[in-house]
Parts: sequence; C-alpha cells; structure tokens
Amino acid sequence: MEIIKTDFGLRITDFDDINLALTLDCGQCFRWRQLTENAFSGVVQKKEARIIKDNGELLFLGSAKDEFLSLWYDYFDIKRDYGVILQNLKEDPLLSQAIDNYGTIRILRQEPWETLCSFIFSSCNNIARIKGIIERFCTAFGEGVGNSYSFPSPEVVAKLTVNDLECIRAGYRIPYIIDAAQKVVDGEVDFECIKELPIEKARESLMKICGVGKKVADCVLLFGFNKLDVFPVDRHIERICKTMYPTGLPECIKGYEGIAQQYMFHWQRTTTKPKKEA
DNA sequence: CGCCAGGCTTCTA
DNA sequence: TAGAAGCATGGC
Repeated sequence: MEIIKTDFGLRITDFDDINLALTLDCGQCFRWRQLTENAFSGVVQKKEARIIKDNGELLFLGSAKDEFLSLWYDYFDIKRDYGVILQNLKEDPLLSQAIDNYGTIRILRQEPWETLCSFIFSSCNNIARIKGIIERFCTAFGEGVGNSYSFPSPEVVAKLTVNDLECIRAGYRIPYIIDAAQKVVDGEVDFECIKELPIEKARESLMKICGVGKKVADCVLLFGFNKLDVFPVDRHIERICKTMYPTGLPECIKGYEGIAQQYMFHWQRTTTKPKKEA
C-alpha cells in the first residue's frame, strides 16, 4: 500500500481488501451516504470525507496525508489482515458462500459514544429510520463540519430535555439517550475503562444505561471497541441461528464471531424473506 | 392500510 | 424466572 498526494486529495494504492459499499452500509454505521455507485460521503469525528473506490485504489477527496494516518487508517482498521481471518471463516459453507458473494466487509473502528447512541436508536427500528433519526440528531445538536454536522457530544446531550429532543422523532428512546449522556459525562460509564475490561464486565458496565440491554451493549463492544469476538444477537441472527445453526455456531469463527455475524446478518437480511416462504 | 423494524423495560403468572 | 405487553415512529 502506498499513500500518494495528488491535486484532489489522496490516492491509496494497492488496497483492495474492502467492499466499500457493503462496509459502509451493512448496518454497523449510519452516517455514510452513497453518492454514486463508487462514491461515498460521511462524517467521522470532526472530519468530513468523500471516498471513491477506483479499481484497487481508494481516493480520499480533500484529505491530507496526516489526516489519513491519524484517522482513516485506524477507522478502516487497515492494518488488520482480513485475508487470513476470512479464509478461516470459509470453513463454514454458509459463510464461504457469503464471503464469496460480498467480498471483504470490514468492522469499522467507530467512536464508542456515537456507536452507543446509534444502537440505542436502533432498538425495534429499521435501518432507514435509524439513519433519519441520527441525521436529525446531528443537524440539530452537532457542530458544522463541511457540508454536514458532527455527532453531538455527550456534554451537549446531557443538558438536553425530552422536549428539546422531540424534533429528532426517536420516540421512547429519547430518555435513554439522555441517560446515556449523563452517565458518560459523570463518569459512571467510562469508555477508557471499558476498553480494558473483560467482555463480561464491559457489557455489564454499558448495561447500567437505561435502554441498553445485551444486544445493544454487544453492538457497542463490536463496533465501538473493535471487540471482534463479540456476537450480537438480534432478530435476524436469532432466526439464522435457529434455521442454519441449530446445533450451535461453527468452531471456525472462534475469535472472530463479530465478523462472522456481519456476514450472517447481511445474508439473512438480503436473501430471505421475513414472511411466508411458499 | 397493515406489517415490521440490528430491543428494552415493566408487568404478570 | 419465563413470557407477554407496551413502547413511538415511519419505511415499505
């Protein structure tokens, strides 16, 4: 891989180990917009990015090299070798088929606070609407970043009331967001601490927040703390476990259950119908 | 219009 | 301790 500065931004050469469209739109993150078949824009931390996938290269429009190294290299977890991991997952026939069809879906290293809020919003909700809620949340309470807005900080949210937040149309989840912000601000939930805790303790800590159960906590651990051995079980995964893995999950996913989960999730969501099968 | 959505909390037996 | 109800909203 090589990072080349050009007049429009950066070229990342020889990095083809990502299905960009699926990685950005597989339900792990909610702030990326697809502009064309191969172009995406989104906000991470205080940076707005426009990314184009061009053959084996990634183009970052308007980005500088130090920004790439300090933010995007980490966000896309580029140093991790997915080739080896996926090769192991492919011992399972279903995963093998999914990986052949979808290519490399990478688990992004998102910010814990944004991930926590996003998955509080996700409860009993659909992805299209989760995106809408988060967009309104950022527009109303974030800071201007390029043509968009940053994710609202816990400090800002902790001072808001249920009335203030009505405009984002998140229904019964609004008090949960306020509770999360307050527990983060007063230190009752400490991300630096959670980072170091064993999974059980980390999950327990997140579940002190009202509106955070096991599934939401596990999504935060997987997508916000890169705990790749965590396996969040939602209704899609529940279904696939019952029908495809009635005797238990395959051994080959050990250590990377979270990555396997993403393939199962996408497979279940796109290749099966929720209702009647004739 | 009715079904369903990357669940959780609270109530009930 | 397990299971159901209620929850707020809108995409499809």
